[in-house]
Amino acid sequence: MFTVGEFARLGQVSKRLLRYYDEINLFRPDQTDPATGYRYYSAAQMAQLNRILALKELGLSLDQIRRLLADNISVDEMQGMLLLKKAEIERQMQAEMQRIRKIESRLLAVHSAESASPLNVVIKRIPAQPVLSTRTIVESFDAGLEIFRQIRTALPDRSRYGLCYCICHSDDLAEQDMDLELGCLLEMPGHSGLALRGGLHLRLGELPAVASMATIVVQGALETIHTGYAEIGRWAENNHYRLAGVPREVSLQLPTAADGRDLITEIQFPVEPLHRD
Amino acid sequence: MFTVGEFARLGQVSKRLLRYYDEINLFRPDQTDPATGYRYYSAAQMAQLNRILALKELGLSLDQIRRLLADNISVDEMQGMLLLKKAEIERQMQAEMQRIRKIESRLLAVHSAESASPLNVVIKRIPAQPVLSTRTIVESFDAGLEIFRQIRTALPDRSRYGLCYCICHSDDLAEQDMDLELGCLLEMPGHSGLALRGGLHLRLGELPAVASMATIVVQGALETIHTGYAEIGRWAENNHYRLAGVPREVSLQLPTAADGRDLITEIQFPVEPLHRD
DNA sequence: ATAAAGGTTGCCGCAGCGTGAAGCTCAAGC
DNA sequence: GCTTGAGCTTCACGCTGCGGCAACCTTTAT
Repeated sequence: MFTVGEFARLGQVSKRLLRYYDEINLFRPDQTDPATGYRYYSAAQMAQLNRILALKELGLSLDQIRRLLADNISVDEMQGMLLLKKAEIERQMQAEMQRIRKIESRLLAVHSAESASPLNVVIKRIPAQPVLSTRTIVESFDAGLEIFRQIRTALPDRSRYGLCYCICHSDDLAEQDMDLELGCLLEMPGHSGLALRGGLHLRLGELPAVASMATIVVQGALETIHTGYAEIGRWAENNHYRLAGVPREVSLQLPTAADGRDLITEIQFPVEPLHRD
Repeated sequence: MFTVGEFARLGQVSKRLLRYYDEINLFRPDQTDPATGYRYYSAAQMAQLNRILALKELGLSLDQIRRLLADNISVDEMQGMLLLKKAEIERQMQAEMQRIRKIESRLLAVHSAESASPLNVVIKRIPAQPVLSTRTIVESFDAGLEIFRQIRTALPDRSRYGLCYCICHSDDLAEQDMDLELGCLLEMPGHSGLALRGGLHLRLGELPAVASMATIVVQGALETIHTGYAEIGRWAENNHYRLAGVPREVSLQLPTAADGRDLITEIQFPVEPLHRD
């Protein structure tokens, strides 16, 4: 028989840990003096302790170990738990690989002067969203902004009408005569169409939900928005995603300056992981 | 300007998180009403928040992110932190690979009926250890046990003299006329040699420290001890270790039965990782 | 005017795995 | 018989990153 101290020395654990394991009912001393509470461990228990330590090394939680030790456990159950744990570690390694990729991608980006104005892609899940919108062909970017202003003027109520958004339905590179869907998000239901001055008509519609949307926030007008798209493209490539759908631009802040310098836009691009498991 | 609730919705984080980040000085609202404490976030801050979220995805702690955002940070420092983090993740992945290997090794072992009497290898760091020992050639295993008993009889003081140990200096497979070093660990210093009955003499010595010792506890006499060695060998192979030194046997419990059935021995085998990094 | 949202601070909890300290009792060697 | 080291119990805390709730205050819409 060994006392806690001796047993702890031999087993290379702390006394505290032995008491703790006793307390949580994981590993109890062979005998406990009922009068003094002294714990006495048998030599044979060293094998048991080592078993616990070995299982802990596998990454099992003390709770799982307790169940494994319950000795009414079958070989199959044991195997099941191990396989489960293995799968879990493998998942975790996948996630870590992702992180490594992201870090590497960022290490590349650090050099390309981006540290001044860092663009950061974040994945979001976007729910379906009722909107009020119109679709029209505009000749320039500024004409689009002008329509945003009209919408805002017609719908000043912030509690009912949310942010303005824009979807470009024409091929992306055309900078003239773009086919745009312009509108604003609806915060509250129960609204129908509305005519704007200038012959445009806002119709009730719904933006579909997107499970995984790569988003980025850019500050500035046309030029910067393009770099935002480029950044999302780079990001997707580096992180093994695929662009999968029609991007949206949500305007967080409409410009006050004429040149749109203080426009703040969130670009949203649906993506999918390349190797889904 | 957005209130916490709006900003939280747009950024897909909880209000609680925004308040928390404010509290820990990581991300503060653009303005705070001094009278009411209301937080107001600007649209431009969404980019900042996204940056924080992106860095969090990399696995950086909020503390590290705060330092990265301190904006007196240079590109080099940024790169340094990222490389550091990457190295850390890689270390972690190494560890997880090890765990996977251990689990796989155990999955193999589960089937070979070991679940009844599981042998569990644990790595320990063993410090240098003063001993009192004798070296002699014995004709059988039992003769060795008999010497243990003599030693114990000569040194009954548990507080000064610790466990008995044995090191086999002859080639391992010889079961007859083994060249054994037999002795007991010294718990307290200040002791010199001692003669035993039977012409043996205990000399003061020291077992060297071993940085990484694979240990296993076996219960039983010669036969079981051999399976213990076999198990350590298997374990080393499965876990990419190499046997590296002279093994010791430390007797946790000397037998009372004649056949040594209740002998409990800890086998200690120095090992080294095969691919050290 | 009033009620419903939505804001604020502050404190507790949790999850996992223990470590540390205070205050008391016990065993053992002289 | 006394000291001393070792055991005992119990309470606390630490780490991270928030979540949740209570109690109270503002703003906004009706």
